[in-house]
Amino acid sequence: MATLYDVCKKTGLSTATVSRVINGSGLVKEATRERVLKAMKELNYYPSHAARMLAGSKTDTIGVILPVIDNGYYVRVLRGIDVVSTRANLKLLISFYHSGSDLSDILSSLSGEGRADALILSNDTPLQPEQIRKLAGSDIPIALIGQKHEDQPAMDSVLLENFQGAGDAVKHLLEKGPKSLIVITGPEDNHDSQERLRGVRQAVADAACDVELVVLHGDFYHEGGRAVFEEYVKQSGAFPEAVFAFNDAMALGVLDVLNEASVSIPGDVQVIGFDNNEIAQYIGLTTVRVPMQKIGEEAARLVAERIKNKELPAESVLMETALVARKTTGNGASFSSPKM
Amino acid sequence: MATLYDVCKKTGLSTATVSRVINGSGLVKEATRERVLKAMKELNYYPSHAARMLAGSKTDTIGVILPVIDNGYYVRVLRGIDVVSTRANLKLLISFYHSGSDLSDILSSLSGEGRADALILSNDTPLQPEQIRKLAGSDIPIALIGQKHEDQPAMDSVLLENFQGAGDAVKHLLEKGPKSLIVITGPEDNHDSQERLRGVRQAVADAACDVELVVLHGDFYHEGGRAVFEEYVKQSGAFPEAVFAFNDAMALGVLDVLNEASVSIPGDVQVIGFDNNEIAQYIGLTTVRVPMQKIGEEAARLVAERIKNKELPAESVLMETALVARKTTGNGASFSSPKM
DNA sequence: TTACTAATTGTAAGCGCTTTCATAAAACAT
DNA sequence: ATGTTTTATGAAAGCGCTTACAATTAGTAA
Repeated sequence: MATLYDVCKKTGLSTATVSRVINGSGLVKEATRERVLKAMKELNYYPSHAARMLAGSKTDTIGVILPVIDNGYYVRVLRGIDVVSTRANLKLLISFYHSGSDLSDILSSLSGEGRADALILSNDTPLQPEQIRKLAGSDIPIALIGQKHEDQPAMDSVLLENFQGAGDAVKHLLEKGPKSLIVITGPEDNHDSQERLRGVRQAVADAACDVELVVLHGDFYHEGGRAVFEEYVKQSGAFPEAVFAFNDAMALGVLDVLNEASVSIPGDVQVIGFDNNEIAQYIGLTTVRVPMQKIGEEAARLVAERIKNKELPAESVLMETALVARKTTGNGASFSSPKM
Repeated sequence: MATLYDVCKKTGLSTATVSRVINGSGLVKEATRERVLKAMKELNYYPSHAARMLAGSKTDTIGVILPVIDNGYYVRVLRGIDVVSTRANLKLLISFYHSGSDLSDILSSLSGEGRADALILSNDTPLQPEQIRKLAGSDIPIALIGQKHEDQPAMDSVLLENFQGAGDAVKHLLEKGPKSLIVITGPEDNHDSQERLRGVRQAVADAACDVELVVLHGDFYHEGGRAVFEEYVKQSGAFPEAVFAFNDAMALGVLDVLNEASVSIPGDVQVIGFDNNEIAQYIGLTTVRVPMQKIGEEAARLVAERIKNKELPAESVLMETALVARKTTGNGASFSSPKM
């Protein structure tokens, strides 16, 4: 491997000058610059990332922590992060987190060992107070996705208009004047889920009608949604007239149950999900669209900016949601189950 | 940030000894080891990754290049890579590649700048001969997924049993004795697609029946599959009796056309895809299962092993596929379109 | 006790860059 | 022509580790 010294030798210049052209820090005569560039190409020289990191104390990489969830959601978020960070010449160091793994480990190798200049923590990567304290010490910019963090240290965050989106969904459902409305939430500690529930309650209150609102606790998984809904139906002995699952996966579980019982959708029961994932689009599930890629882009933008200027005040970006009315609430052609 | 020197000062030991306990290279008295560990904890010390990289010339990270495709496929592959690399204490530096981006750039920053100890190149990241030459120079282990590379430098590869899988699909289709069979391929230069086509031809020949085989050229995308099939139907003025699309996305496109024409599936037309993606599972599309996570695991295993021992001969792993018979070929409940 | 081997620990030379400060050359003004 | 800026380059000190190799200490057999 050619080193900077080889380039110096070849050009007869000092390390300082060669370093300057590598970093494009101006202050170099154009002719010299070209001479160096030529030598670099001829030697097939690439600056050692390790050395630059050590000497320059910056890594040009941003650490991303994603939950281990195989659906398309986080790929899209990741893609958004990628778009913006590629543009900013930042590489992505990615770690997956699941409840069995140790977030502290991940955090210390990313920030403690100085592998990254900034961090993006996605939903479902629960920060413990102690970890936050450590992170604060390392003072590396952090952007949170779908999580809030009000105390010090200041962290940027990208949030969803959950309240609004859930409210829209409920309003849409109530248009047909159902007697009963079931919502299936995500995990209790999930911020998105909490906000959606607030939105639901508010919308129901605002509607000033007398729907019966039942809150079922789900887990954001297909099977979980199915199970909790099935259980409810068994207990109550009847189907509700409207169901709002806090994500599409669970809504799909609800549809399973409904289809197996040959209930007409949306004739007897309306169903709405949240996310607008691939299957929802495919089968015509009414849902609330979440701008996944944009979320990633915003998160990357936030940290990229903060890397340049750490003094910026923490920013919180709210991403818009939008109701997508489809067949399961009577829009478009009628729904017919893909599973029989 | 505490440095190794701080730990030395605190313990009164030399950098060599402290370094030894950090690296667990034995040769340190147990009491000393504990003393150092304690000091590290108290100082909240983490070894600088940059310094270790520079001094030790290893990065403990593996570079992964994935195509920009938002479906669940590559997340699963990535997940597999993650599982194995986490176990081997390797971090993942991920780059996305799409036809507009410059692979050379990605490769040089990953291998040329020495950011990674090894590389995993996924499908659809077409290596040009010149790039390969450069990579050879850097002699960093490389594993290819879904690509073959026979010449020097030796590269590991993880391949699919495309031939077998496609053959199985065709055999399954021919059981009902269709008069005509249409296959919709992927891009012409795609290795998987080429192999699947070989498998198809072989299976048709083996069957020794007189199906008419028509090969349509697709692109692995839903819309592309739909378009090419629609065009064919228009031209020929009739529906074939069996369709084998080389991935699920295109098969879904075919189903769209069929459903819009209210053709009975599988009564009039049987359809098979390839991949076994989420939607295929959901709607009951017969398909060929691809062990995506396992593919990632194997790729990571290969490079992890080669990092330890560069002398190992290049290895080529063949991953098994398996036919999953579902409704679109008459298994399970009859198929009914999710879109009307 | 003495000589010798094994187990620990220390010394110091880098790894390949960035960057501050000093110096030299060129450009300009007087 | 001389002093003053401005511009271009160089010298050298680290950045925080790893790792030969040297030195010391402990352990053992004679």
